[in-house]
Order: sequence, then C-alpha cells, then structure tokens
Amino acid sequence: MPRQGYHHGNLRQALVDAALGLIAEKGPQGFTLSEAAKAAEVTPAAVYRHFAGRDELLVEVARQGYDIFGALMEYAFDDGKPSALAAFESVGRAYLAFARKYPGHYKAMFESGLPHADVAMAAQKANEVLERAAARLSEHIPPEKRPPAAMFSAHIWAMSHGVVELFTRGGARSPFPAEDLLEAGIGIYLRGLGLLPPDV
Amino acid sequence: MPRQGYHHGNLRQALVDAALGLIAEKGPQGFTLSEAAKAAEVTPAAVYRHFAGRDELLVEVARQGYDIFGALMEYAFDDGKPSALAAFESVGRAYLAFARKYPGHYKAMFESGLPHADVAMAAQKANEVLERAAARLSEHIPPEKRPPAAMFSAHIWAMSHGVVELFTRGGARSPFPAEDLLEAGIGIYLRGLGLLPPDV
DNA sequence: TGTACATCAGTGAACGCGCGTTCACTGATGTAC
DNA sequence: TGTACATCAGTGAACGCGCGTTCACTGATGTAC
Repeated sequence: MPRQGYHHGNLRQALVDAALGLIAEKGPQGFTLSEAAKAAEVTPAAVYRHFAGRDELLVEVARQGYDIFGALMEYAFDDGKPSALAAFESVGRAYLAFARKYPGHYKAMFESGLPHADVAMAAQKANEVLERAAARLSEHIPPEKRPPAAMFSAHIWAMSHGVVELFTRGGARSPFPAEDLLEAGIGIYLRGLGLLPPDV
Repeated sequence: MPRQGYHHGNLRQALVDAALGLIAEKGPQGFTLSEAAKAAEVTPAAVYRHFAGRDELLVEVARQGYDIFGALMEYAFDDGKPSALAAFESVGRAYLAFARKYPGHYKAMFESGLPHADVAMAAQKANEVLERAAARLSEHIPPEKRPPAAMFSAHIWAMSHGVVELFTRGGARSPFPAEDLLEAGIGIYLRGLGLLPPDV
C-alpha cells in the first residue's frame, strides 16, 4: 500500500500518474496542478515538495513518455532482426501501439508544445531509433536512388502521427481500423521505395 | 474604418479575427473570450451580443476554417485538370499551404477537439474533395489491385497532417523544408500505388 | 528496548489573478413624421 | 430639414470559481543514544 498514514508512499510518481490520467482525458492544456493533487489525494501545496510547479510536473510526464517510447521502439526494432524490412514495420506498429497504450504520455509529448531542453533531448533520442531503422532498411536500395534516411524516417513518422491524431480519436472517423490503415500506408510507401515487390 | 465611435462596424467578424490571432499564437486552449474581446477593443460582455459564449465563438472560427479549406482544396483540385495526378499533387500542396497561411483556422479545426455538429459537417465536406481526387486518380489503377479511395485519401491526409504537426512548428526540426518533405513523401507513396513510373 | 530529538513530507488557510458570465444601464444610430 | 423616439450594440460593475503559488504550521518517521 503506497499510502500509510500521514506520509505518502511515493507522491512524486503518484502525481505523475494522476497527471497522466488527466492529460489522457482532457489533453495537456486541460490538466491542472490542483486536480492532479486531488487525484493523488493530497493538498495542492504538497506538489511543491516534489516539483517546482505545474510546468515541471508536465515536463516530467513528457520525459518519462520519451523514455518508454524510446525503449519500445528499440525493442520493436530488435537490432534489425529478423530482417530490416520486418523490423521497420514492427517499429511502425510499435508507434501506434504506444499512442494507444500510453495516451497521456503521447499527448504530453506531442501536444503540449513544451520547449523544454530535457524533453527535446529525449525526443531526439527516440527519433534516432526510427532513423537507424530507416538507415538499415535503405541499404537495400541502390545508392544512386536512395533517399536520405532522415527523410524517409520523417515520412513514416509523419504518417504514423497523422493516423494517430486523425483516426484514433473522436473527430474524423475512418472506415478502417487505424492499425490496418497505417500498415497498408507503410506498405504502399515501402513499395514506392522499391523495398517491396510491385505486385500485390 | 470599421470602428466609428460608439458602435463597432462588424464586431462579430472582428472577434473571429481576434480569436484567430490568439489561437495561432497559443492554440485553441490558450484562447480566452476576454482576450479576444480586448483584442477587438471591446468589453468581454459585448461578445454576448454576437455569440452565446466562448465555445460558440470557437465553433465559428472552425466553421469558417473548413469553408476556406474546402474551397481551397476544390480550387486546387480543379476538377482533375490538367491530369488526375497533377491535380492530386496540387491538393496535397494546398493542404500544407492552408496550414501555413491560416494557422489559427487550422488549429481551431484540428486541435481544439470540438465535437460540434456544424464543424463535423464542414469537415466531412472538405474531406469529400480529397476523396473525390483520390477516386479520380485511382481509376488509373487496375481495378483488381485498386485500394479503396477512402483509404488512400486517408493516407495522404495523415501524412500531410503529420508533416504539419511535426515539421512546420517548433519541436522536431526536420532537415528538410516541409513542402519538399511532403511532396517527396506523396511521390513515393504514389509510386507505391503504381501511379508513377518506378524509376526516378 | 525505550526515549529524545531532528528531519521534512504534507496541511490548511490565504493571496491575487483572470476567467466566463449576468445584469441594469446608456447612448449612438436609424426611422417616422 | 428638423425633431421625437424606438432600437439595440456596447458599457461597467459585479458575481462566483478554480487556478497556481506562498507560508507558517504540524505531526509521522527515522536516528542517536
């Protein structure tokens, strides 16, 4: 039991978890320090024992998100096994799975507009996994017609992010499940790169 | 001159314009009725002569955005001229151009999470232009290997939206201009569909 | 094992602020004669 | 053209609310002896 009387077991993480729930529900702008404190069954003032203020708490949420995100992508990539292509598609699926499973983290990371240095660094690190996967895959393309790995990882990232934002939430309902939509999209894209046979 | 003494010339639209500026700057959640009123040089209470409240003003902003958006897409598509392919690529460019030129509208439309009926209808109408362009283009694909037009318009929309969100704003800086990035991405995708010759 | 004490995590009250919204009002504008 | 009047867009003061943040405090916990 985390709560044992007067002192809270691990308030710092409890606050992060509370913030995650609120952000998942209402977005980063809708989360308030007071509500996070209430969700953690604590006075708003208690938050200041662990964070300098509202923004610092939000930054910590995003930071933890990037850590999980990077690790998940790394795991999905699995050093390019069993094949560069399979590993790449696995990374794409992992992206969508992360957005689904960790909506609070995802929103804190990509929808809060935090210009914090720690966050930027964690984001860079996560991005490198994707770029590494892209670079590995692009070795299969003849060098003279090979686009920069950074470009094609950006394409995949953009399509993944777009699918998440447009088709996994309320708004624009797609007639296709997001997973299928993204998988088909990445397939067509890779075919366009000559990495998949042209026939279906 | 819109402001001629006691009465404002066209306060309703002035408020919409003020809201657009604020949303472009701080996002839909950062916009407040009071600040919009101040920007229009008017008391907050005056807003209630034209809108039922804060949300209604935000809805009007999004609605106007979808109108412009739909018209721009329609214009870019130009009924499939000079060719289905050229028209389709023109629509993609128009998407990005709209996001750049009308950032307040764009954010109100895609980042405010409004579940309003009018907004949904306007969105549907704009989406139909893209889907029509996709359908026209897909006539060039042999029927047995033709993916649903709705699917491939969703792919293009997702990639476009992803490029806007990730690479035209602060955060994740891309080494490529967003326009080039999107154009290259759409090109590779269309090649994957067999709509462009496989050679570069 | 028992007691005295330092530490410090969390409390509770208070603050100033800007928010959205309401209300009775006022005075510029346009119209009727 | 001039005057009386109805309309109604915008005012200004007020409200209750939740926000982030501060502060002196309190009492549970862990440690030293």
